[in-house]
Parts: sequence; C-alpha cells; structure tokens
Amino acid sequence: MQKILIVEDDLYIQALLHDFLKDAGYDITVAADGVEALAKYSEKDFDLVLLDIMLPKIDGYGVCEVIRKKSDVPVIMLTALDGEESQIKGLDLQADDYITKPFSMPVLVRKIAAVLRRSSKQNDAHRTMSYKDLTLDLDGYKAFVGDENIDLTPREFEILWELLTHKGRILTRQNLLQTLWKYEFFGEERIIDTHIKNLRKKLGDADYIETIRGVGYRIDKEN
Amino acid sequence: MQKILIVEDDLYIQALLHDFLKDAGYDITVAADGVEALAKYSEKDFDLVLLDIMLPKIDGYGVCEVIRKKSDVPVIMLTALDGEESQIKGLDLQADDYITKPFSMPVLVRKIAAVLRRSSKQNDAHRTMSYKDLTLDLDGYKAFVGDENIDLTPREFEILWELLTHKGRILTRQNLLQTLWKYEFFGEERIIDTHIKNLRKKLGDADYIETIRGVGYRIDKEN
DNA sequence: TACTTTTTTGAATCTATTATGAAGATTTGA
DNA sequence: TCAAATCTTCATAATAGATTCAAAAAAGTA
Repeated sequence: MQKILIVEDDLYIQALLHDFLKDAGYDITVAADGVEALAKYSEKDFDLVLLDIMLPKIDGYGVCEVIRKKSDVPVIMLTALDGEESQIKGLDLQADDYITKPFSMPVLVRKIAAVLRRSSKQNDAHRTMSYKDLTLDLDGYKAFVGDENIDLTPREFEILWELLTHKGRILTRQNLLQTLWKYEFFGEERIIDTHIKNLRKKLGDADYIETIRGVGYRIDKEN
Repeated sequence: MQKILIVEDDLYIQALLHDFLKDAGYDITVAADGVEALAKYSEKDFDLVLLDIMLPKIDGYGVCEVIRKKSDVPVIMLTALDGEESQIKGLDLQADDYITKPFSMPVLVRKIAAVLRRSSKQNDAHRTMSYKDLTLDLDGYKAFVGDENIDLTPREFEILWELLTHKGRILTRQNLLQTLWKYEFFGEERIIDTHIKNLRKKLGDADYIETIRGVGYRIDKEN
C-alpha cells in the first residue's frame, strides 16, 4: 500500500483528506504543522507528501526544502488562491504539482494518481473497475457498456464511480455531495437527481442505479 | 461502545434521543445548554457530538467552535427549518453533517452511522441483522428471506428493524410511532396495522410477527 | 350464543419524493 | 475572447409509498 503524508493545519480539511484518501486505498499519516511534519517524515518512507503552504512553525516551502535535501519523494502543494499559486510558479518549483483550494476530492485523487504513476514509472496500465457489463477506466475517465464507449461527463463519471465503490450501500445525496463536490459547494442537493437522470439515459436500458425513496441511490451488489 | 454526547435543551427531544440511541447500542451523555455541554465534553472523550443550534448560554455554533479547537471529533448539528439551515451552509461548516427538525430516528441513526464510519474508517462491511432465515442489511436497506431479496419500502424495513432490535418484547403502536415517525406525526395509530399487514404478505408464510391483542406486536426471541 | 372489542384486509385517497425537460449559469478549451 | 460543453437550477409531471377508511374476520366476554 502506498504511503502518503498529509500536512495540513486546518483540522476539517485534514480530516476530509484523511478519510477520502484512506478510502481510496492509501496508507495515511497526518501532521498539523511543519515541525510535526518533519518529525513524521523522518520516521518512515513515504511515497508522496501532500503539503499545505500556510502552516504554523515552518511553512510549506520550508518543509519542502528540507525534504528535498534528503530525497526526491513527490510533493503536491496545497495552496489558497490568493497569490500563493503564483509564488509557486515563481519559485524554482521543488514541488511536483500543486492544487488550489478549494478543491474536490476526485480532482486531488487524479493528481495523486498521476504523480505517483510518474514517479514510480509504473507501466501505463489503466486501473479499471467493472460491474456486470459496465467497465470504468479510472485513469482515462472513460466508461464502457460491453465494448461500446459511453461518453460521460466528469461529474457523471464520478458519481458512477462512487456508487460502484460502495456497491450495495445506499448513498444519500448528502454523501455524494460531500465526497464529490468541492467542500464549499452550497447548492441544492437536487442536483444529484439530474445527474442520475442523465447517467441512466446514457447507460441505457439496464438500469443499474436503484432509487430508494426518501433515502438515496444505490447500485446493487453483484451476485 | 461508542460514546455520544447529546446537547439539546428541549427535554422531550433530549429524552427521545437518549432512549433511542441507547437502545441502538451507544453510550450516551446528555447536556441541556452550551456551558454544560463543554463541561461534559472536557470530562471524557466522545466519538460523536449531537449538537442543537438553539441553546441557552452558548449556542451550538459557539460550542462547535470551542470543540473544534481541541479536537476533530465528528459533530452533527440539529437545526430548525427556519433559516438555521441556510446559516449552516453559510458558515464554514465546521460540523460534519446536519439534520433538520423535525426528523425521525431512523434518519438520524443513518447519519450517525455514516459519520462514524467515515471517521473511524471501519471497512465497508455492511451491518446486518439476522433472525431465523431472515436477514436485514442495515446499510443497504435490503431484506432477505434465505437468499431471496424481499423488496420492502423504507417504512416497512424500519418497522421490521425495530421489532428485531427488540426481539421478545412487545412494541405498542405508540412505541413504533414514537421511534420511527417524525415526532410531529399526529395521524392514526392504525397505520401500523396496515404496514404490518403488508410486511406479513411480503415476508411470506413463516409469520414472524405476532399480534398481542390489545397491546401491540412482537417478534419472538429465538430459541 | 350473542354481543363487544380489536385486528385484518382491500381499496381509495392523498402526499411527498423523484423524474424530467428546458432554461440559465458557469467553466473549459480553442 | 468566444463557442461549446458541462453544471446547476427551476417548474412541472409522474409515481411510489404512506395514510385513511370501511367492511369483514377474529378474538375475547358474559
């Protein structure tokens, strides 16, 4: 299992990252400030570091610099919009990638997967996920029913992905919003209905997605 | 046993929550205002906090803020409909989830289970409950007799669930109404009869549910 | 047995939730 | 910057499920 060090002082975001990435199958360690980060870092080898820039004690730049002296572990920086982004570009970019807040989990997961793939020079075999005659290419964001390529929008793809990773479990609209949308999204939860409708239409007759009235949606367990 | 702190000034709702969640197997502590809440909170570690927004002395927002400074324990907010809901959305959501009053216990229990699952990172295994050849999948809201999937409506499922968690005990119609319906329901208690009828029909010949004339219904203890 | 009370039942009605199409807003990519 | 794609909201229609009702059946009682 690949090991990720999350360095983030906002406990809410820290928890979000922790939960979601653990779900995604990574081994997670967290730190809330620069000093703690370096301490944790020296304790074991990580495959990737997620590093907030604004940190107590030692900021992200500092942490990154120290880490870089010892190793070339991939680093992804988390930046607020205002200016930090351009600073990163201005610096001689010791980080491998960066992502601006607020971000959504799927976007982050994609970046992580991309960076890890690059660094570990794994072959380009795409990760896939299947259900009945449905196949998702998780890296290419493509879906197939049988051999036929179904053209899904990113959002549709992510909803389908999430339902499939939790086969048999009912996901409420809130569940989906919390994991797939940026954590600052304050819109209507009815938006899920519309995406589900569009998904169903594109996926055709075999209606994989069940409605549980008053609760949410589910893709059944295969059996 | 997981520990929940309930902070709610309406004593009726407080009692409801206390009883139902205790039944559901949680270790419950209650507080009726913000100050008491923080006092109780500092006394022991909780796995989850249920927090009403409108509270005497210090309101829910304040309590949440203080708690957040010390820990990232999951918090679920209880809100009245009028405006509070949108306030929550407007705040930078330090809570993990919220539920609007009036709510029903099953809805709340579902949220609690979801939040705890996320935070404690239990695996994705479904919680199930069995009785003779009957099995309930509590996360998927599905029922099975043997291997056969029985298609129950949410209400039917919840009634069956409640009867099974109290195997051997007679539940009156009032009992069921109080725990499964929103606490503002003022309809006929005869509605239970109809749901029981439909349940029996769907569950088939083996009649799991006994009628205790003049009292209520029961599912017998296994032996 | 006759009478009362309670439960069961099927059908009718009502309601809340979901599905849907279309319009408007936003984002993305050229 | 503009155009196309996608996301989001909204109003309306469709419908599953919840609830009520009234009559029949069953259980208890004298």
